[in-house]
Amino acid sequence: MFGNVEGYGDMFQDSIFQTRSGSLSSTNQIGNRVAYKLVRVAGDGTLVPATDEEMLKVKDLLENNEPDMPVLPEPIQTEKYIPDEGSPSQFLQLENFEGLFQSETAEAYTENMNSRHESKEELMYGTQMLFALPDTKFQISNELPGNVEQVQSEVLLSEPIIFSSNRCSMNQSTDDLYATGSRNEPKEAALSTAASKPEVSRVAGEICLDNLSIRALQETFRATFGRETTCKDNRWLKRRITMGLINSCVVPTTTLTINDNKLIGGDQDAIDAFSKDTLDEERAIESKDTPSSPDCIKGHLDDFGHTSVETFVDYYSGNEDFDGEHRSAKRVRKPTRRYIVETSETGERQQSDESMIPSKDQSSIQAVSSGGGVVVTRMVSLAGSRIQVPYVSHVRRSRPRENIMALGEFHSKSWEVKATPEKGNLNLSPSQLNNDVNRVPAVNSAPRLVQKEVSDKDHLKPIFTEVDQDMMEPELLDSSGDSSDDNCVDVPITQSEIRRKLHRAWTVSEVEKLVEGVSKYGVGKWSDIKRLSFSPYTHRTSVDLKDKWRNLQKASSSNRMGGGLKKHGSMAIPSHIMLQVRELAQKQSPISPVESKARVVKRSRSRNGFL
DNA sequence: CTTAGGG
DNA sequence: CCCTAAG
Repeated sequence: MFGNVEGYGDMFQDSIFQTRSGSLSSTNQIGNRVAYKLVRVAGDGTLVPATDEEMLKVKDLLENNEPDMPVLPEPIQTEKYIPDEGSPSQFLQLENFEGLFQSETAEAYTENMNSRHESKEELMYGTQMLFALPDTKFQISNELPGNVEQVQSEVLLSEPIIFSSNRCSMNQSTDDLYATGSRNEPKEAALSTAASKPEVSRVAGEICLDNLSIRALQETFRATFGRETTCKDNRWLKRRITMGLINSCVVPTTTLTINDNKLIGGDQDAIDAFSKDTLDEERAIESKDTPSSPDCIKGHLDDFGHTSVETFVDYYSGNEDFDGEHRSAKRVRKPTRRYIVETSETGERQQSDESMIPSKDQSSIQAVSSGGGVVVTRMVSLAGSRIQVPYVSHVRRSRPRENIMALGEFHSKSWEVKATPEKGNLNLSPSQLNNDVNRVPAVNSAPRLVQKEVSDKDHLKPIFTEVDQDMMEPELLDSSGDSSDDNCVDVPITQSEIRRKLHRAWTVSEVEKLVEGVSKYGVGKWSDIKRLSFSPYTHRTSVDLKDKWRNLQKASSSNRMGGGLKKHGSMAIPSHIMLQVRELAQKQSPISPVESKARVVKRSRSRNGFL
């Protein structure tokens, strides 16, 4: 392990940061483990490094002390980066910090990852929180005996955590840390994007990157980050992948720190320098054409032509000393599909967990309490991490559909549950996802349903033709208050709605019609019933009829014996209908009577020699 | 495509 | 409602 570390350390022996780190280490107030980076969230969700002016504004804001600043200052939206939940692997790392922390922060990190947010939530206001993790496995507990005490006494909640050590491995690491703070040398800086939730898959399974070929590594990279890489540097790839998997990387160290919502240790120069760093770094990413590991670094523009944070991470982390080989990198969880269950009018939703494959602009909506108010944010995946950005809808929504309630409910109740942007969803274009409350028919995200609807009701056409056929039947109007919905695709379609047909409660008259149809055409003649009795009801398929009939039967039978086991949500079905149902059901499927009768007949026949 | 039945 | 297997 150390062999590796030292090997990486050698990489930096010649770097200009060596000197820098030397000078820095004299201060002992360096090597901050937590740094903050201010960025602005562009309209499309990309992160733009703050300009000098913005930095100034934020600084002012912070100095004016707005602890509960619920809404972010206008031109400057900030992004907060929250360290990932304590996944085992990460936890391991964090354990190494124990003893260095003696603050809420430390506790939050090492004991209860979940409390982290609250503990230092204020720190995140107006700043982008960057979380630094050691890029190597520091053996602090064993190797940093002397400094711990001192450090502890100095470290306060939000103050930088100090690392100082004479140990070789430690020095290298801190060197790297310092180096990341130096400007004009993007290769040494790293951003940490971390998620607010643990990525489940990390718990189980490990990837042994050692044995992977370059190609395999590239493939893994693609699987991890959702895009290709041309990098041939297997070391870079390994580290990058591992980092992506555990959401850890090192952070540029700057003199900008925040304590109790105030900037400390950061005079204007520092702030300016910081922002300058940021800009320089980004510029470097965009334009620098250096050799070494550059080809995998440069030019990772997102689909909007912006350099995304992911790019930052890619770039910087590529040069971080990162003992990926020994870190148990956990597998990326295979994309899972979200399965929405909507129940009757409430539009209640549930969802399974989501894909961890971080396609670039996966996003989902989430309500987040920020100080006083609740701010709607959406999740954006970056480099295997999840961050929240204020949600701004760029699309003008047309008339809300009934499912809008579901969305509201979602906001209010799914704090933890994240909306899941589709299965793997690598095939979704960012634009689609960005307008996550989109009206896009989502052609490739829900093949089955779309296909079905198209064939069923020719849904795509009615976009242009107004509601037509559906209108004749009066019942239809009241049965589906928004029947036009059915034909009007030009209505906001949330991800969930794409997958699942809108639930439409059966009306009494519908049921009556169904019963009538069954009695007329017989049970099982669903297509006939559909065609002859339900022609106006474009939204009831023969399968629906069948299902409903099944339910009716169930209800009628259980009604008889079980007593009043009626569903609360659904309207009570008139008993005379139930009676009809029962009769019809008995008539068409006289299981016990007919069967027994048939047997009797058989027997008698055989007895009579007919067989 | 239609049915039937499980999910 | 969704999904599939069978005719």
